[in-house]
Amino acid sequence: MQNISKEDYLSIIYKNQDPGEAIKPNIIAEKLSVSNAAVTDMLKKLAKDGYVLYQKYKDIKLTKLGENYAKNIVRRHRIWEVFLTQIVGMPWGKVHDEANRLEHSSSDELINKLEEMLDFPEYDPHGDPIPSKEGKLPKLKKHRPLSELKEGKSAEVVRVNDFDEKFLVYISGIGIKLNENIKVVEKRDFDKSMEVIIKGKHWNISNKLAQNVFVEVKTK
Amino acid sequence: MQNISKEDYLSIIYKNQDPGEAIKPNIIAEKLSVSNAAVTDMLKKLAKDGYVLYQKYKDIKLTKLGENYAKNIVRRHRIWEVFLTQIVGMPWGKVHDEANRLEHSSSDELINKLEEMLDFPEYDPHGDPIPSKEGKLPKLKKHRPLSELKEGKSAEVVRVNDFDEKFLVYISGIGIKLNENIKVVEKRDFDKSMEVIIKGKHWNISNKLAQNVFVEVKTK
DNA sequence: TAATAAATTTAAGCTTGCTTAAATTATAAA
DNA sequence: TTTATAATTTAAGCAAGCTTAAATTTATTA
Repeated sequence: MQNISKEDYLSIIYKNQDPGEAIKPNIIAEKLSVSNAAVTDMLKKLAKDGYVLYQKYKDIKLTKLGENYAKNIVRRHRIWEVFLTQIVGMPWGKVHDEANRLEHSSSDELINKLEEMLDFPEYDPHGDPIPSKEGKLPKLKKHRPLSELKEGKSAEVVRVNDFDEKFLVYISGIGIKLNENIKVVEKRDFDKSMEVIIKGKHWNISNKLAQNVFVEVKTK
Repeated sequence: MQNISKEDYLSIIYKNQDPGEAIKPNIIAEKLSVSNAAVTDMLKKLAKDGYVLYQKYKDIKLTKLGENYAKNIVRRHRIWEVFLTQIVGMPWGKVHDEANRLEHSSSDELINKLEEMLDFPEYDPHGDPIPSKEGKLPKLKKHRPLSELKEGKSAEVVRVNDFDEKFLVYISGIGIKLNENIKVVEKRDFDKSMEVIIKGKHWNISNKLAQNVFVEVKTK
């Protein structure tokens, strides 16, 4: 294929395909910062090349070919993220953009070597699963948004959305990271914000923030 | 800038600027596998952007801006090559292509971290000098093509051209690598081929090959 | 259900980096 | 120094991936 743009489209479609409902051109346009017209254009090309099933005004679906391709890009991205975090020591907020570029420029051979060097990680630094060489995904951890955690309960961070660099920098600033424990002290109805305790410190966090941090209640 | 093609042009111009004579559009076209017309086109754009000095039919020269930019791309390329060889353990013949892609996709920050991790290498795996963050080059080793070495003399490999993957695979197959000793046993006038000894084994090598391996006579 | 709003597609056009073919200029050979 | 050859540039055109504006379809809401 050899094409950064097409890879970006496939990867976005893959990452946003909810089991329930299909992704809208709308969303793709927004995530890629292009016009809706550009998305229509590209979808036709991807359909012609056999990567997506597309009929106008209908749901968009990846073909098996498209899904495999997309999964491999996601794999590359996430392995680079682990590498950049663990080996290079790059700050959390910066790995996403760097990986976004590197994912298009590395051979499978290099990715496989990096994976080995990292001892076959199953999740990236944000808790997202890394597809194996064969396209297998590690089993999903049960998780739900922190925003749904009840007052008085505590849970462990298992995944965070990496949709925005500033968000990542901010949450790591208040101590949110994978496997960290968070306790909800108080929830406020009027704006759905909440007070939480992280490493003994109290913080006020917005509902928007809490919706992008996913936790698992540990029962021991 | 954010542009793979432009970076390729600048890098080629930089690497081929002989102190004596200036690089010809001709050569650029050949190295990049594009038409001469494409080169003319791009030179105009690079001139407009302030990276090269260009007047038609005249010599091409990099401006200070262009040279700095080019040097940084070369730096990225060579640091990736060291990384791929030393850390990833990728075979000699493959690192060039991989680095050719990665050089356009990595931030200066990442390159600096890799450089540190590699303990500030001065030369890449082919013996080419790596510009420092500040654009300084390590001092050049005195070297000349193996093809000029006289019968009966021996010398150490200090650099090889990395113009072709198959060439690299071949020479590493017969044991040619940096710091390896080579002795010329016999030179043949009619085709300028020569017989050499590398690690005790005899090999016949062509003049073309010998022109692309550079050696330094060690006097001890 | 009809009216309005939102999403999607079409159409026309732009820039980039290329191509081939023809014209021009430089270089080498006789 | 003329002539032939090689290098370079110009011209016209193409595909990719965008854009904006207008047209069409779908979704929402009164």
